Amino acid sequence: MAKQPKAKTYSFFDDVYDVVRLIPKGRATSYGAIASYLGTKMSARMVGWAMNAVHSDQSVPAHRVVNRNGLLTGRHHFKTPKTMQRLLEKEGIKVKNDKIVDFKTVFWDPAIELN
DNA sequence: GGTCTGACCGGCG
DNA sequence: ACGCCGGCCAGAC
Repeated sequence: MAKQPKAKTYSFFDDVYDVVRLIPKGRATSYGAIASYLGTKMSARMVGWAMNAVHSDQSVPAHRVVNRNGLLTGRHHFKTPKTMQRLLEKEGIKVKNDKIVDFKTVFWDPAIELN
């Protein structure tokens, strides 16, 4: 489980963190996919918000989470705008213009992979 | 305790 | 094809 700053009620934030941690190396998923897997597909924003709440937590590979276009929308929230891309490329994911190449190939859908 | 905002998504003009 | 708008929910002010 995710370490909760304020030991509060179990929220889907923790579920988000769990799913993100389960993303295999060299793969990436989208906020919407995670939201959908958690049952709140309409609230993909919350997934991004959850990331923002834990972007300082290194245990959560937030760099493997991008938007549905495979665009590294959250790269600016990392220490440096290039951190996200570098991490992805280090895992074998090619990034071009802040966008994942062959995203649908790299795409990892929790609803399917975790089934 | 009401209001604003946010790393999104899907639909419509 | 491109741009705008509404929705969804939790946290910060």
